[in-house]
Amino acid sequence: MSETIGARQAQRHKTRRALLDAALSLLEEQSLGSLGLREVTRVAGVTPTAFYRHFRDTEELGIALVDEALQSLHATVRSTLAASGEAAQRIDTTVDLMAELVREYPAHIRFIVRERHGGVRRVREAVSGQLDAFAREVAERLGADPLGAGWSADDLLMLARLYVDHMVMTVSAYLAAGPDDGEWAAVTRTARRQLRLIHAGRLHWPVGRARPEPDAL
Amino acid sequence: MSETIGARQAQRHKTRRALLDAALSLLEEQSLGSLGLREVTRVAGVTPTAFYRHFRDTEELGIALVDEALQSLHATVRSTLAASGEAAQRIDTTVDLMAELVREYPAHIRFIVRERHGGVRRVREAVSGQLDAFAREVAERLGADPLGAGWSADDLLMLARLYVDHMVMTVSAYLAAGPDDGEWAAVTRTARRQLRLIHAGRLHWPVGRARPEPDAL
DNA sequence: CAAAATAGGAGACAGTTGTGCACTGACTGC
DNA sequence: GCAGTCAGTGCACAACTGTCTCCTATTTTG
Repeated sequence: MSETIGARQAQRHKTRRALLDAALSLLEEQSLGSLGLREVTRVAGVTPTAFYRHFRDTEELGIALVDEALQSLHATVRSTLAASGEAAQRIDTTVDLMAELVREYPAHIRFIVRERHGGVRRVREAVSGQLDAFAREVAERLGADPLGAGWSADDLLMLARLYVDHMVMTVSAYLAAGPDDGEWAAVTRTARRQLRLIHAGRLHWPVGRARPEPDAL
Repeated sequence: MSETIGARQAQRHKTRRALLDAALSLLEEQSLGSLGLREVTRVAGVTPTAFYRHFRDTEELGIALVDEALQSLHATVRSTLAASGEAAQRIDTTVDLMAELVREYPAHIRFIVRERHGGVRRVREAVSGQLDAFAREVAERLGADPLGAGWSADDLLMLARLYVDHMVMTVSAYLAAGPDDGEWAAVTRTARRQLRLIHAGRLHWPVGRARPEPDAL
């Protein structure tokens, strides 16, 4: 019924995936700049020339990986942030989500964290761009929250950036911790309390001014 | 009189510096993992063989760079953090210090930020280790502050980590901003306000204790 | 002042890299 | 059902890499 599949495109997509997966696994122990085209094809089980049918060079492959990683991540995080409830609960849920993401897509997340400040300009810019867009979205959501009433757009973005950066630091900490250790639990504890502290600051912002809050302390 | 430097050691030290500087300049546009031994010696103006007289491989050179970068940075930051005064003023001074560091040692700082999550394990661990030690020192200082009275050691470290991570994010933002732009000023503004917000949270910590939430779920 | 020490250089080695070219064989639209 | 498309192969090439062994020139030392 649907001609959308096509045995040809199926094969094409399959080797493309093989290339992406090969790169992803190799990138667990090196960075994109040192990733060789041949190296990738060797692991993927295809010849070097086949690589060119999909990507001009490893840089372009990297950009594809950025899109892939941040797209799925974006969707997941967005749906979770949309949940409402009490602040403390939302903080816990968010941190748990980070942990789950790291457990489920370690390679993707490691790649993003690594290449965010990595040596390949265009990939770095791609990551920064997506993270900026994400921060803007978070800012918008913060503005919709009753707590964000009266905040300037600038302040909202400032806070959103803090949250996003903290998110990256947290997933990075999870990655550094072995999955078995109690180190993992320590990361959770620290991340939660840091978010609670930031939240406390948020309740008393701007610093000098009194908040329209029924004496929250 | 003969205990002076010695012409031989002087020459040795000179080419060692040349190697480090060459690497540092090359690392502005790539990461350590892709840094070639020959590449470094070419820029340094020596032969590949001379490299071995100083470092076993580029990894070892990287570790030397970590020490060099974080040692001077550590000293500078420590002296500035030691200054006392009003909180708002100290925040401004700290952020100004970050800006100054980036302006003065851009290559060193870029290297640290990049290799913190980079592809070379031992270098990554070296950076993390130094940053952890730095965080512990900050925690100790926070504990000495009257504001830190009554905080658990765990909470102090949690806050110190937040500060150190924020510091790294800030210098990274400065690096990404062109030195001429008004972007630079924007980074300063954002960093200051983020620190003020964290400071506000610090004043109201711990959060939930003996404090009735308005409408718990 | 001669002999030992040593920072650095010359050249060569095998291995790897990215990329071009001609080719094959399966799929697909007409 | 046939001709064209195209994903993937095989092979070759020059360039580059890390590392080896010898060699040179200058400093140090007894």
